[in-house]
Amino acid sequence: METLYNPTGVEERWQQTWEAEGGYRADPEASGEPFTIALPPPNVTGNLHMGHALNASTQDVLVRWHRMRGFNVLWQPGYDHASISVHAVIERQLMAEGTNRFELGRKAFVERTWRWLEEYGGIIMGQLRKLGASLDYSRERFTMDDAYIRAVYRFFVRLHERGFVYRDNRIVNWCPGCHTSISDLEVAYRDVDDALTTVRYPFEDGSGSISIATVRPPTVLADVAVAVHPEDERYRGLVGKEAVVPYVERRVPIIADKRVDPEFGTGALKVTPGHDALDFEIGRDHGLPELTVIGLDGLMNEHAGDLAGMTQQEAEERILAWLRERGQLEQRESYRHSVGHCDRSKDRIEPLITEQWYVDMNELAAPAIAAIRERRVEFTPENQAAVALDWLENIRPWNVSRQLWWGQRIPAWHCPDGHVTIDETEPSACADCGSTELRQDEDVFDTWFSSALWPFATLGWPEQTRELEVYYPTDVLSTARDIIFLWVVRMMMAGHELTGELPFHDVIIHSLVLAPDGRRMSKSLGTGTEPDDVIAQYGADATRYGLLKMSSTQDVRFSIGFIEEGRKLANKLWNVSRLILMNAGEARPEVRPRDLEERWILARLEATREQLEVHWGRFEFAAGANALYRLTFDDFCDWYAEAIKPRFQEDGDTDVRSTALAGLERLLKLLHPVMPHVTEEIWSQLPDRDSRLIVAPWPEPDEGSAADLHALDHVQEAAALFRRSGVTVELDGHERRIFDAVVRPERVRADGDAAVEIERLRKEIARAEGMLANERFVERAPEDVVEAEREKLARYRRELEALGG
RNA sequence: GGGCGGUUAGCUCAGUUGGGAGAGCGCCUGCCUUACAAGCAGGAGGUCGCUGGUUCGAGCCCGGCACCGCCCACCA
Repeated sequence: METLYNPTGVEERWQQTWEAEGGYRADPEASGEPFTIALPPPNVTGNLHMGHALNASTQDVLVRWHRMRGFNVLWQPGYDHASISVHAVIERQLMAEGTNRFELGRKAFVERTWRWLEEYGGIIMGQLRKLGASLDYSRERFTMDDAYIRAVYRFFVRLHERGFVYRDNRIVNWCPGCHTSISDLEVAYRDVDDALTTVRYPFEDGSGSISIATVRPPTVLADVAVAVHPEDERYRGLVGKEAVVPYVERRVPIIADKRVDPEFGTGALKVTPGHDALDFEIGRDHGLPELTVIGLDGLMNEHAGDLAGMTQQEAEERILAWLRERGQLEQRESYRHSVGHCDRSKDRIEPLITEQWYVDMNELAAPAIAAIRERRVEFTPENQAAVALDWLENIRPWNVSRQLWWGQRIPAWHCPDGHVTIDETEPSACADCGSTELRQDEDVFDTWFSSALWPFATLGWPEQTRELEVYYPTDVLSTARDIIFLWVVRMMMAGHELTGELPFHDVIIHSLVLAPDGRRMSKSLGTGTEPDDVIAQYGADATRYGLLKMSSTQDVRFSIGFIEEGRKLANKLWNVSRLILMNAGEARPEVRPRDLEERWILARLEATREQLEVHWGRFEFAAGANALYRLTFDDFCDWYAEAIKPRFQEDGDTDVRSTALAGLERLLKLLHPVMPHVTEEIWSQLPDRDSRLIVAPWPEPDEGSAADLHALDHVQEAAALFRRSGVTVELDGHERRIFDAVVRPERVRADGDAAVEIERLRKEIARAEGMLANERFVERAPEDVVEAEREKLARYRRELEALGG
């Protein structure tokens, strides 16, 4: 007999029904207190990975729970244009075709990108639908929508008006592969095996030489100084002298700077402001020139003399040969060190000096710092707040320009005289000189510049829309730890600056889903598990449940066991509903408890409802899911359903049927935020259904039944004792009936060992007596703890007596 | 170099003001029980990383150590 719950088809049917019937739609004119979550916009090119699925599952619990509680809910979907990621994709294609974006040209490149996205992009919303995520898909937004770009421009102009925007030639992380600068946060450091070369720099006056270690001999050509630590005894007296840079034979000063680490290499540093971030800082502070010998393409440039045009590798060989010939190559040893790589293309970062747009962040950071300190924005887990604060308190200028074509082009126009006009729309003439020969800046914004506006730009800002009025500020932001700096705090800063309000109250930092072997889930490592595959095999409900169970810790290894647990739960629920529905007859859902077991299950449902209010409210998703599992299995199925089953044989007992239907109804409601599909499917089979579970009201508090819990807990313990020892405990009439119904003594082993139980009870009694005899315990422990201990002691004694011990 | 987190059953993980060590999976035993064998009933399995301390009492609080992971940082 096929009696397993099969989610295939069922889930898709409900997803379509809910969306078609408007169950996901947000209406700003609807009643109820607003509850808003902006989904972190996934990359438009991306595929749903396990982290997305986990994050969507937790958010959907909150969203569905609030919807049932009568809130006016908006869960806002959309995509991020992911400037640099998209470039990587399109440029790979072009490379395969034997061309590149520069040959193609900007206009054609952007057009091609749009076409490609129309065909292959934007698949994640479909994947989220399959997960049952109740986003308002009719409100999908894209950071490249015209309206959104207007918001981005408004942001930039506003920052300009506030005097925070400036251009500067600074050293940046240049990715030769992507041909753009990238931010410090997009640089990933990895250990690389290099060679450490010690080079002798002769003094200009012929009085000797100083040796310097470097991993990049080609940058010698751009050296402008030699630096030593001011307190380094070895080099005392050298400061002020001049050294001769090898190969180019340039005279450079020897300077003192305390940023030089005397422990490293020889303790002397070649200062190369054009090709090293630290050297750049030292160079600026000492007023040194900034030479570059490596171009944006990674090759030796025109300043490299006879090495111009060579790869760095070739240049290095030539320089080493030169040094060897003159005896200035002192040592060469293998050396492992950490080197920055582009997060996207994996190319080795080339520190280069280029002109970029910067935003000074100091004034923007202050309100965000205050908000976190004053807990107007709360992080879960709490300790992440300190991480965000630390970054904000040490905030640095934001390089917002990228030398890419896919993105919001910076709204700055240059005239031939070098003036720059910044405006939200293309100006007709230069604001400084009136020239009409204007050329728009070539750069686009950093992807995160537009993402920073997500919670309000999606609602229509800068227009004062009804949506903005009703749904903003949003309530919860749930995301991964790795974009706290890139995104979360920037939304706080942008939101406060532009709207005068913080964009959300709660920030949930969810756990990172690792592969089963503890490594990061990654397609390239072959360690990935696709949510699509899991959903196809186990169903969306089971997947959601499993992910919620995995959401409790900081990092968690993906474990299919949790998903299987979810499948078990869905199946159990399906089967117990069959039991009740098969026996329902003409009964209608109504609470008409006649026996204690019925009052007890109602009490358990109520107790779990209370628990869920706490768990969901505190974002304790794993605990909430677990409470539902216990409720369904232990309480509803193993106890309640088994207890009432015999009464289904009594034809005249409609009360038990009505109450069972009412209990099931309530159980479905509690489970719906976690397992929407199976619960809606069962709900639709209940008699007299005229509305969907998705919009059914969350159960009201039920004060009457809580008192019944206590008596039945006693029955449970009695039954457990009976199972262990085969010995019964004295019960009153009601308790006796439940006990008989549930324990079914005929199937319990009759040879229980009472001696073992007596032994256990004696130990417990001794322990409890010891505690209660301790004056300090009685005085200092909380009263309810002491009282609980007294009750336990009394119960143990009763049980021992019953056993004849 | 700075910061954060982790170490509990064979595996993946819970353990909320310090007070009888838990779940799921796996394993063992017995059951095709008229909702469910993706099930039911029972069972075995843990010096809670190590080590000092505080306490009447420590998985939980404090110190030290070991190993693992993550984040930040200008190591040439």
